[in-house]
Amino acid sequence: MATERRQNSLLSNALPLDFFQDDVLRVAPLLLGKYLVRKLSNGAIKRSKIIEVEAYRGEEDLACHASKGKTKRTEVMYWQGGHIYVYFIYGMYYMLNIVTGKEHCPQAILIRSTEEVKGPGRLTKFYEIDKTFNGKVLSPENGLWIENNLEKVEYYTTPRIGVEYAKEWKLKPWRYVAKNYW
DNA sequence: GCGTCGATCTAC
DNA sequence: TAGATCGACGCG
Repeated sequence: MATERRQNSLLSNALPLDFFQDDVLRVAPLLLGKYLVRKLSNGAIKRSKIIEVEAYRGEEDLACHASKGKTKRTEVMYWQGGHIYVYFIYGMYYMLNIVTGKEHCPQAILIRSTEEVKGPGRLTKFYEIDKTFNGKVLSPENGLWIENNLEKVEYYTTPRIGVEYAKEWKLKPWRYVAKNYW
């Protein structure tokens, strides 16, 4: 099983889970330009460069769901980096996040856009990602992973979108946007 | 149990 | 700029 996973990872060039087990502010910009890959149950593969992400960091960050502490919904954020955190919002959209950091340190990266699809709600719809991915790890056998890309990507930062309620935390420049893809 | 509101998107 | 639409959360 572990061998099979390693082989799959090599074949697919998937990023290993320990890539995500570092501070979210270091990992988030590194995801820009890398490939989000989704293998559907019918075998079809969708693969596109990530061009926009946001970092959510710890219980102190009022924009982060973990600011409410560990609950049924936020539990996955406390797991170690490489897990998938998907939640439902506005009664109709799923948001795709990648957990980062070590166990017990709630952090995650919201994947907002790829070259193909702009916007986090439209993204999960396009890649057919829903609640069933919540708590799984990024891997080819789970049908969702991220592939490396050595290309260097230029980016800029801005405050995060849609977190007006987060007091001084709304100003943190934790949205990362790749240049030259818009 | 009930009211509020959200890491969004679309159409008017 | 409002409406869709529902689960998580806080309050009691």
